[in-house]
Amino acid sequence: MAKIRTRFAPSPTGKMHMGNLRSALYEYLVAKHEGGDFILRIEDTDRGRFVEGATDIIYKTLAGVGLVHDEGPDKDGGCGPYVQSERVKSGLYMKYALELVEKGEAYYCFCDKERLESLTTTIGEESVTHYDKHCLHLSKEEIDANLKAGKPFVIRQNIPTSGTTSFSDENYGVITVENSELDDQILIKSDGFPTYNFANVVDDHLMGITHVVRGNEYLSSTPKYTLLYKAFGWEEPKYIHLPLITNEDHKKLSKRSGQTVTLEGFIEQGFVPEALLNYVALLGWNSPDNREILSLEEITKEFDYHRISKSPAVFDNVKLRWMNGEYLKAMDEDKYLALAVPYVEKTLGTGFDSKAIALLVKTRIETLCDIPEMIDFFGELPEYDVEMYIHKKMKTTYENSLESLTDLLPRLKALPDLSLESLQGCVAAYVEEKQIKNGVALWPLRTAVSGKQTTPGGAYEIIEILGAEESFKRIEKGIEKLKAAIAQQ
RNA sequence: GGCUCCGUGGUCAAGAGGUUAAGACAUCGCCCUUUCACGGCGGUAACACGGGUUCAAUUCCCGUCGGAGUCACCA
Repeated sequence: MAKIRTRFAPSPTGKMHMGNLRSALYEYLVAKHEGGDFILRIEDTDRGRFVEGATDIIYKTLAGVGLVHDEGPDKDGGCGPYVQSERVKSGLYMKYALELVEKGEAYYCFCDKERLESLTTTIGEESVTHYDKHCLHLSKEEIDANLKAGKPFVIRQNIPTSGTTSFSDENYGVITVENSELDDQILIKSDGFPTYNFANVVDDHLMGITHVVRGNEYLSSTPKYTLLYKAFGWEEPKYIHLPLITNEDHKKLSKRSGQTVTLEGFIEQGFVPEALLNYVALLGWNSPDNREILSLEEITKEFDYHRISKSPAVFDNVKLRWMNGEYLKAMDEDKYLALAVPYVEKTLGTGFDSKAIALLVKTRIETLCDIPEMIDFFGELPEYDVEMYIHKKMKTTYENSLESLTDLLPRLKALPDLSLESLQGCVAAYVEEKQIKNGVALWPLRTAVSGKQTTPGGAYEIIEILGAEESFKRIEKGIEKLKAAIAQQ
C-alpha cells in the first residue's frame, strides 16, 4: 500500500475560515493516522483576490493549531514549487492544457463577455450559464488567425454532450451525473492562469496526492475532474468529501453572514486554538469511545475516515463556548496566566494583583472575553440596588445585614492583615459568637464589597484583593445604604 | 429551475432488521455551596411522512415532503 499523501490547498485571500480549518484538519488526519504525508500548496491563481501577507497567515495559523505540514513552499519535498503562481511561470499548466487541445479534449475559445452573457439565464436570484461549444467548431485557420491577431482567449474543457460520468467517493459512494449537465469549464483563463479546477487536477497528479479531502461543495464539480483525469489518462485519487458546516440557519458558513467564521475572529473573541480545533474535529466525526475533549494527538490516533458522517453539521457556538471553558479550566497555570492577565490589566490597569484575579476567574469563564465584565467591580464599585441585601435563602434582611456589617467592620479593621485565613477566622468567630448562619454575615459582606449579584469568588477573596482601604470604604457605603433603606420603610 | 447530496431530541452525535434508541452541549429540577460557577444526582426531549420487502423496519428498497450544495475567466 502506497503512502497516503493529502494536501491542504488554500488560496491566500485573508483569514482562515473555520470550514477551511476543518478541511485542513481532516486532510492532516487522513494522512497522519496512517503515517502519511500532509502537503501544503498555495493556490493563488486568482490575482484579483490575492491578499498580501495572506500566505503568512496560513503558515502562522497552521503552526498555531499544530497542523504541521511535511511539504510546502517552505519545505521542499521534491514536488515544488508549491505555490501555483510560481508554477505558472514555467508554463506548466499551459503545456498540459495544450496537450488536451491536441487530444481534442479541450479547445480555444474566443467568445467575449457579451456573447457569454447572451448565454446566461436567470433562475430566481441565480444566474446560470451553459456554454454552447460555439468555439469548438472553429477551424484551424480561424484559430490561428485569432491567435495571431492577439485576440484574448481561454481554453475550455470539451465535455461530451451525452452519456454519464461516475466517480466513487469514499464517503458518499458512487455518484453519477449526466454529461449534458456539465459545462465546458474554463481550464486556462484569459490572463494565462489556470482555473482552480484545472490547476487542482494537474497539481494533485504531479504531487502524487492519493486522497483528495475537501468540502461537500465540491461534490458536484467532481465529475469534471474525473473527465479531466480520463482525458489525461491519469489515475484518479480517492475522494473524501466532507459534510458541510452550516450556521444556525442551516446555511453554509460564510464570511458575510455577520457571524464570526474565521479562526482569527474566534481567537479575538477569547477562544483558544486547541479548543477550536477540537470542536471542529467533532463536526462530522466522533471518536468510537465517545470522548469529546481530545488533543490533536489523540484525535490522530482515533481518527478513521470511514466514520465521517454525511449530513451537514450546524456550528454551535454555545457548545464551542463550553468546550473552550473546559480547555481554560484544564490549562496549565502559566500558560493561562499569559493569556488572561492582559485581559485583566486591560480592564483594571496594573494596580491590582492581576494574577490573583485571573486565577479567580479561571474556572468560571468560557472565553477570555468573559473576564472584563466579571471583574470590573474591582476597579469601581457599581451603583447597586440596596434590595440586593435581601436574600431569602440566606435569610438576610436590611436589619440583620446592617448589624452584620456594622459589627464586622471594626473587627476587620482590627485584623493584623487581610489574608484569607485571618478573614475567615474573624468572620467564623463572629458567626459563632452571634449564633447566626454563615450567610447572614457573608452575603451582606460580599454584596457590600462587590455591588454585584454574582462574583468570582466570595467575600474573602474579594476583600483580600481589594485591600483594606477600599474594602472598608465599600462596607461603610453599604452601611449607609442600609440605614437609608431602613429609614425609608 | 436542472442536477447532486442529506434527513435520529433545539444542536453535535452513537446505534442498528428484534435495543428500555447511547453520550455530549443547551434546557428544567434537586443537592452541595456565603452568590455565581464548579461538582454530583435526576427530568423533559428524537428515528420527517407514505408505501413496500420481512415473522419483525427507525435501520433495506421506492416515492413524497423537507433542507442544503452546485450550476463563474472564485476557490
